[in-house]
Amino acid sequence: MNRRTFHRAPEGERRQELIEATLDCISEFGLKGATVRQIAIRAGVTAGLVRHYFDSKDQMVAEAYRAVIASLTEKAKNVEGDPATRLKEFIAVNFTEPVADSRSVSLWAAFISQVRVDPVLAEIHREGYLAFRNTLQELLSEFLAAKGRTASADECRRHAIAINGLVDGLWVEGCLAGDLFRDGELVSIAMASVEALIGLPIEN
Amino acid sequence: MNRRTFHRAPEGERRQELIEATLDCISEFGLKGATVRQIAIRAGVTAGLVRHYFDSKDQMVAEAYRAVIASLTEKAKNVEGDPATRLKEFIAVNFTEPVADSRSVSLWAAFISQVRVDPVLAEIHREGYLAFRNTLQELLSEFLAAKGRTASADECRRHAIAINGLVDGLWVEGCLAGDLFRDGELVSIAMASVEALIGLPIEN
DNA sequence: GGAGCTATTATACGCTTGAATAATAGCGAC
DNA sequence: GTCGCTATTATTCAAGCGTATAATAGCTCC
Repeated sequence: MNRRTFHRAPEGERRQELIEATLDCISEFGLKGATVRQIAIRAGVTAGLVRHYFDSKDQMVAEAYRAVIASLTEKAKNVEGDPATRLKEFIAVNFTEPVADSRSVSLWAAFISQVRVDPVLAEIHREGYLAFRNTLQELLSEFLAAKGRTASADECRRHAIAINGLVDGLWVEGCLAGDLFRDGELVSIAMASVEALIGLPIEN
Repeated sequence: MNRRTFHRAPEGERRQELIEATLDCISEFGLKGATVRQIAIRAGVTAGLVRHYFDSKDQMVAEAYRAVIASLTEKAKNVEGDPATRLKEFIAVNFTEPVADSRSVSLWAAFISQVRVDPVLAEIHREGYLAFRNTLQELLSEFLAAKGRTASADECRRHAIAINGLVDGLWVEGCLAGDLFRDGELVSIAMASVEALIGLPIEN
């Protein structure tokens, strides 16, 4: 009866590994296939450990969702430069890895489908969506101001909603069936569309 | 030991009921919660019957997905009138029940999340997406022609991709968090955005 | 280098799952 | 009516689920 050897992971690290393993399993096998045992295997530990770090599997999954939302929005937020560059980058980032990736959209969809079922996930979604849209709205407002075009808050809001929808939709379709599009086609369409939507070229 | 009474359903009807029950369960409890037993309860039969109509639960779920795709696209196809009216209706229909409904998007997302996992679902998705986009592209082409504007096939394709993304994205966000938008706001944004994208007003 | 703490393993439990099988009852044909 | 077909029910099964508990071994500290 040889007990397998292991090492005690440093503070917080194992938690992170478990969350990452959870996401791997969800993207590969779906929410159904992301069982405690499968997740443990992926993380290289035994199943019992999950309950040492999380109150329940559901709680772990919820935290994993937070991680997804964070990864989808953080890249977009940390863009620097003048307003035009930032707006351009904000859009482009959604069509570049790691955001533009079938794993990302698969995770996103898996959680979205649970939003109606699970109030905890619904709240996480809501926060994430609003954060994303508000960032975009602010970016847009600054861009228009820099271009010397006055735009009411409501106008910015409507533009932000439209662009957000456009980017989300193209992102989903691109990730799900990337082979239906030519290289760089989506980002090119997205950029041209945004220019059409706001009626201005996005140049530096 | 009283055996419960039942009636033998006419040709194909029971099948349809089972598929509908499957969709109900997926939208209410998620793919995980859509168990054979739960589906049977919803359909008012016992669990064993499922395997009388389908080779496996997975096969039933795949057929249910076909039904979802069909319901999402059929409303959009059967629009009549002049090109402008048809284009307008095609877009509007996505923001009107039953398409614009949290159940619809919940189902859509549940299946999307499995597209990476299950090749059968992937193929169904692909077909559905292409059918939708091609319909839109054709509609667009006719509309532009009626307006006397020449547009290359490639131009139409790019417009169709953009509009499809826009509509999809707005549809998802609207269904998931409808309370974030005012009444009729989304369809109004969608319509204005499409006009901006193609650079023409959509009027009869 | 031994003691103490706790992260980790190992095992077991009760429940649900999808599926297989056998018994039964609805219903059309005659 | 009742016979025969099969749609439907009822029951059972093995596998896998999330969770609970107890034993163990890796580290830190002295």
